[in-house]
Amino acid sequence: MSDSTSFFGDPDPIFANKDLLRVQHLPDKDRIIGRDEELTQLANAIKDAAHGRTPNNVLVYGKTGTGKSLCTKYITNDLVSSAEENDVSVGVAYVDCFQDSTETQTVRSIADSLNDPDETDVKIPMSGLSTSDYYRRLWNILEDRYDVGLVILDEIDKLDSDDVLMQLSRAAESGKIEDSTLGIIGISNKIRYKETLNERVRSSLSERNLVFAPYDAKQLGEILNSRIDAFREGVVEEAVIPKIAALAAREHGDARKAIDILRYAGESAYERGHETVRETHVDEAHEREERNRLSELISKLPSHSKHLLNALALQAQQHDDDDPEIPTEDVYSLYEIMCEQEGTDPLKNRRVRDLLSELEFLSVIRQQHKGRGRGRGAHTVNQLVDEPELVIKACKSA
DNA sequence: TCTCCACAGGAAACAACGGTCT
DNA sequence: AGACCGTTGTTTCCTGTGGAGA
Repeated sequence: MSDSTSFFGDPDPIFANKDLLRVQHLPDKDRIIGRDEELTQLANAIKDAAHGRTPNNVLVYGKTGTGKSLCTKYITNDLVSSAEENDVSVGVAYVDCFQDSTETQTVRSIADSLNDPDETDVKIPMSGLSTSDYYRRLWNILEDRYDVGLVILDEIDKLDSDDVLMQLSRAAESGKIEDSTLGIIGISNKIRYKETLNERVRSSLSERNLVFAPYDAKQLGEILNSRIDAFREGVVEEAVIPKIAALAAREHGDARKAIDILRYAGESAYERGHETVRETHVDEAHEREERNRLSELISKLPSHSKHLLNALALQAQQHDDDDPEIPTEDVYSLYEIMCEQEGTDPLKNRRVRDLLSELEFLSVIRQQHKGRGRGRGAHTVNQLVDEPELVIKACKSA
């Protein structure tokens, strides 16, 4: 599986084990860097679970790439094994709430990851059940298999209602489960997330709060160094890692992005046939990391959103101004023409307004509301965030 | 300072879909 | 087989409002 040999079977001159630079890669404990205190706090908060008692519910905050999910996964793994020594069975369910954002999807996902059909004789179908059915099955599974259930809700702020949180936090007191107990670890990158919750849920969910600060340059450097085994020995020049670390610390403190840049730098060196990864490759890699984000984002957009974006970009390009403001009605009429040419039915105005505000949410465009005076109504103008040429190119290639 | 209306955007309803349950 | 479920994408309906011009 590793990319250590090239297409032609020759050994890769740059990478020894590229997997170490994949985001999904879960490092060993000695590779988790600069998070000792957070790990300890987290462990303290949930340690009761190891003895079969109800753990504290925890809210973990911190920007992206600060190691929240990583540490949570690590510590819960650890908990499961130390609980085993006490003859306590702990089940951990990890849910990415960005993917499973509705109440039903979340319960389903939790039930599914705690379940073992052979053991419980319960099936968790992908769909078709009512929400309450999924809950019923989840409670059964919990009672059947575990003393303690730990639910990790990653990107908890993406949840579209508090209902799951309500149900989960009240499961024991409302008698839904009797022999088992349940703990929740919520992970969010919005520091104000707690304020959006209703009072009941808030108090029970945030018994403990933890904040992960962005990594500083020193820690980023250590993190990158710990992945140096991804490269062949001596391939990465000395200045490279400090440079990436400084860059990433200045901009965001995001370890994930820093690792991406390191990988891109390696790829740059490889493509140019250089034998070592140099500082110049870092600059290229940095640019590449940014450009990739845009085209990746656009390629994942539904086709009508792409058409709209394309229409907006074309109009921005024709405009004399540098950063022109295009009214929604203009975008819409060009979009209609483009759909006609393609032979697809255009969406109605109302829907288009929704799609445009989604694009704004994704920071691909900027919107501004303006009034037009007596008898002329109010309207919205749209601006591109990136260069029109870049956007058009990305729309075409996608 | 006040007026006025086209558009923004919330709410609800609908349709299609892919699934389960009895 | 037919009732039922949740999700997604869309349309229809409707109210609230920004701000240029009177």
